Amino acid sequence: MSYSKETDGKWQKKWAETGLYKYDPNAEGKKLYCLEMFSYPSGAKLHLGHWYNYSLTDSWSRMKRMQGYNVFHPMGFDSFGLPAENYAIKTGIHPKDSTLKNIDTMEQQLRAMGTTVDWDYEIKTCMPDYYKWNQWFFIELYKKGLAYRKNAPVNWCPSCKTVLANEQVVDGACERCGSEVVRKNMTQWFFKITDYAQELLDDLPKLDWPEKTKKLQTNWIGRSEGAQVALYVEKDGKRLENEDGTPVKLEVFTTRVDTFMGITYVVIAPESELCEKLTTDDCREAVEEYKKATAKVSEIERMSTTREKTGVFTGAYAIHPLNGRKVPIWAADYVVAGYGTGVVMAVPSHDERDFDFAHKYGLDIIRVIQSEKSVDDELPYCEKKGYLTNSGEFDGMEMHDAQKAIVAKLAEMDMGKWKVNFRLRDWLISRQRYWGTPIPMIHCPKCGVVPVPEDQLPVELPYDVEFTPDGESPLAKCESFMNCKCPECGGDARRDPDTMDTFVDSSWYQFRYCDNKNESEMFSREKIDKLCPVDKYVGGAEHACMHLLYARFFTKAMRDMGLLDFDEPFTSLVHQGVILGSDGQKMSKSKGNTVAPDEYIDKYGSDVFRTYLAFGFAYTEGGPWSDSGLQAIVKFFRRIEAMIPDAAKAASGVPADLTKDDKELNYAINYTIKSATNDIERFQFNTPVARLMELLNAISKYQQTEGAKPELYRKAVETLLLVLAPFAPHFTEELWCDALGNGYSIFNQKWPECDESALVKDEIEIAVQINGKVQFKVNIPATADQDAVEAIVKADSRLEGALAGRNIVKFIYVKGRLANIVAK
RNA sequence: GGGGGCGUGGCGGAAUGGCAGACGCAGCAGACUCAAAAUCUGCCGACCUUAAAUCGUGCGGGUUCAAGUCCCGCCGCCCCCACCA
Repeated sequence: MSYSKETDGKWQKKWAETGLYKYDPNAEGKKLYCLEMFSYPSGAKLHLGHWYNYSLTDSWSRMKRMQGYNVFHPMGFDSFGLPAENYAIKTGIHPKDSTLKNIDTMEQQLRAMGTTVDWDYEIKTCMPDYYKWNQWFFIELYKKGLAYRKNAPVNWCPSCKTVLANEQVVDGACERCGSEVVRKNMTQWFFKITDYAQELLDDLPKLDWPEKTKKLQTNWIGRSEGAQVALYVEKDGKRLENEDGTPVKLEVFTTRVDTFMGITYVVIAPESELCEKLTTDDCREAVEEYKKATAKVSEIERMSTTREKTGVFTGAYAIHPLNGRKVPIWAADYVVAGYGTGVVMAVPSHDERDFDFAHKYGLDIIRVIQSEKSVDDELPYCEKKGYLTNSGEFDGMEMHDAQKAIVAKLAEMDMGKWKVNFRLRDWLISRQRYWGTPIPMIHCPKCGVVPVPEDQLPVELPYDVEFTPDGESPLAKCESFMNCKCPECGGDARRDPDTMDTFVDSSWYQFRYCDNKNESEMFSREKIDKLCPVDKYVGGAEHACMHLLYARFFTKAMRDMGLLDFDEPFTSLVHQGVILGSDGQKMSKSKGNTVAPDEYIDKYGSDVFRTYLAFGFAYTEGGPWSDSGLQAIVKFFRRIEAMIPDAAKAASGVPADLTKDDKELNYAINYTIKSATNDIERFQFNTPVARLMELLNAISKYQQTEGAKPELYRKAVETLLLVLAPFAPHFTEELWCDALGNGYSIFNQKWPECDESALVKDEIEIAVQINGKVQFKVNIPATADQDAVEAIVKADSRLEGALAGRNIVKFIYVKGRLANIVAK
């Protein structure tokens, strides 16, 4: 019988019946928690990317199982989210119905893949038994002051009267109706991730994560050291004061406090509340006009330095605390409200953006830094070195000394201090959507914002809701949901109409797997202590800054609440690459370049497909899809099958006396074991398959030699099967158990170990180079030291010709590799 | 705009700073066959009739006995940027 998809079904059934992959917490072996990022059931089926991620991580965990680890390998579905809701709006099929149906299909497909997933630990985030704990944890964060409300902008379509996701905004217009999208402020919930900014940064070095991912997070957190300094404000000719009579301070953050004496204007983000307060009546109309215009521009565009800067004078002035200079306050959209204080001090002489802006609007430019004393550089001069000028008492100081002096002086006046600022912003979690976890908060006219009491959780998401967009959050229109009693005063109150960002679900699911049926706790401390943190986490690199940062934040917050006792959720992380369409473009239905795995599984079986995915790509790189290599795997399998009848004739073993041919095969066996084990360990899957093909070639060659020993032949074939097993579990199980008559199951066998003595060769060939260029090759004893090799090389008749009259200056021998002669 | 990555034969891709192109696909030639398919064997970076030599990892510099690999500067392509998950 040759391998086909029937083989898959046969063994999947047996594995299930015998519970081969059931996780037993008390089993022998070191615990190993292997996790892939769970999938979002938006499409009806698993796509190629899922296969690439799940089948190969499964191969990795199969090797670890065979190596004796007690592997925990669960799977679930990230099943709340926007696409199901959009699909519902389009088709009228309820998100719950479509989602649960998709999950069923995807479970079937995952089973057909033949993974080691233990389905007893499955989770689905859209079910109340899961999202109840989102709500519980939200309230815990609220109690700790880590969840709070504030105003924040949303994308708003004035025609659909609905909030839009970034992806629903195409070129500044609503994707449904084409109306121009504006930004609008709403009161929304935030999680205070910024409280953990420093720790999130500090713990990165100890993680076994790709360096690029750590770099991305480092830049995303964006720590910068500088100073927060203040200016006074003059409006309508008077010093602006607070209600208590103290002067209003305009706070700005700067990393270049040495240029403080060069301020010629101040810029404020137009949408900030302070801008409203500063604007004079004369200028109000112009500022309002400007605010309307900037509301249409996205934040990414605003940050662009090539885009021509625009702005408008607010009518107010800032008063410099050290020299008393009166400088205009402008509103301009190159300042972002969410970063720092939303106000920037402008020093056009030493900042390119300020320089351009000052030039355009005819604002003053005063030089305060010189690269060398008395050298007037061309402006803007933005190098971070030099000496102060035009800065009064600070003139002549080196800029870093000047920074200290200026901050010290401002601190004395209570107008400045050193400050560390982060680019990271708090996590906005409110979504004005239906298909998500309801926010467990009640708004009482008397008591204000009140959390839902724990015994009333979960706040269930109602099924019958009108979710066509018509100006309100879908839940806001559901009266039976919205109306409730205030837990404090018992009076009539309303629920929060928003749902949570689905990233909340995925920030702690890795812990829920360990205790997925717990009804009284989010998870038990005992189970978490035993299984967590996750030892190996595998998923796409696109999550580097969001999911992976949020999950780290949750873990740290949970630790501080005593829910668990470690600092990081994912000890080791791997990103799989992206498989592109055969045209080299990202796969998408609209481009028509998608690859449907199901068709290939029907035709070739799961194992051919899995092994091809391993062999055809560099795992962490991915690349364009091509069918052509699949046939190579079919051929590879066939050649293995052809070896079985002869292998079945003898018992497996390594004979005591080895001939040259025996030694060669034994070398191939052990070299395969050694390199494949190393490569699989580090998630490199293409080279192990290549090594197995080499082993196959070596076995073929050996079979044709005279005096080939049947027991060694069988040993070689069995090694081939064992090392191939993680990639082709059904195929190898069939050959191992049924064709060779070994005991069930191949996955209960020990992973083969390398016999290092088989890798020791008596004689090796090395290259001889002169000045780095290969001249000829010599055979040397493997144990030869540098002196011995030098003697052999110097005695070689070819050396003189290669030297061509040059003298040997130095002789370098790199053990087992080559010799290099430096000659002049 | 900011951030991250990548660039090696016709193609997918190998290569702890140490003989570039493992393994495979495609191609070419041969064996088997009435024939084809399948299978097996050999060849397969460029230049060159062949051999030898030379050149060769996007381009230009540098470090080193030795650079695809490390450093600097370009060019090209791809990904991410907080309401897609």
